[in-house]
Amino acid sequence: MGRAPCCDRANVKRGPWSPDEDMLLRNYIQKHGTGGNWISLPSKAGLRRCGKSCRLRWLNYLRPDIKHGGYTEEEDTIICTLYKNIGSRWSVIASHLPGRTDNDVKNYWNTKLKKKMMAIDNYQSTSPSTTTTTTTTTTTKTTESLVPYNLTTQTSSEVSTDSSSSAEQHTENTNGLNNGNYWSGYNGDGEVEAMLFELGFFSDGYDQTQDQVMGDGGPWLPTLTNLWTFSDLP
DNA sequence: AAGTTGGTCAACCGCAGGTGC
DNA sequence: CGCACCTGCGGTTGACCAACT
Repeated sequence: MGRAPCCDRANVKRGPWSPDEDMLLRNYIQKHGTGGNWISLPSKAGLRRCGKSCRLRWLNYLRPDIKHGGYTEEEDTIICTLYKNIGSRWSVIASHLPGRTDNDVKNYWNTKLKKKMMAIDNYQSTSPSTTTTTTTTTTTKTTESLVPYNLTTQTSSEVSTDSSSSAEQHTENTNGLNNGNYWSGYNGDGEVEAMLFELGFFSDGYDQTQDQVMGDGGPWLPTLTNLWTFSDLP
């Protein structure tokens, strides 16, 4: 016997949400919150929807702080960097992009960024001048291996050169975007932030002892200081 | 103008993990 | 400990629209 469905599919509405349904859900949550129970929320809010559907609609669309579209190059870079290092953990990636949802990031990756990354990979594999790797030091961060030219980046000496234990695992090709294994040990949110710090994402610092970004305390948006940009592609 | 193709994105599905009893 | 319930997550689907033929 299979798992019981979360709701009676015959008696719930499916498909696109109407403005009226949006209003009902928004009004209810603004007045009462979710109450920690999505299953009972639809009936309380006067909606003929599955609780999961309500949750999804709220989280991905109705929440007041949601941003849609208009991804910045910084956000592109963060997404690609994290994807390369932690894979398709969209909720983790989205948690580092204020106002973005996992669904939004996932869609954006699948429809746009994935193609850009493939274009980069293709260009790198066909361009003999782009095979350079870092050989002078095992801890220097560089973008040489990723972006063939016109880098909008700091020199390798300007970026993080600390000798954390993780950094010692470097052998070559230390750019996070192009190293599928190096950061594999970084899994938790704090570790992701540490990873981004290592890659030079923070202009104002990351306190590894406190496991937090040094800043104003709000949702952080890292300032890119040493990363390539897609506009540099041919 | 009509049909086809491809891109985008909201929404659904099923599973895994957490929690309370 | 085992079970049931609930939430959260990632993968996938399908409707819609614009560009193209």
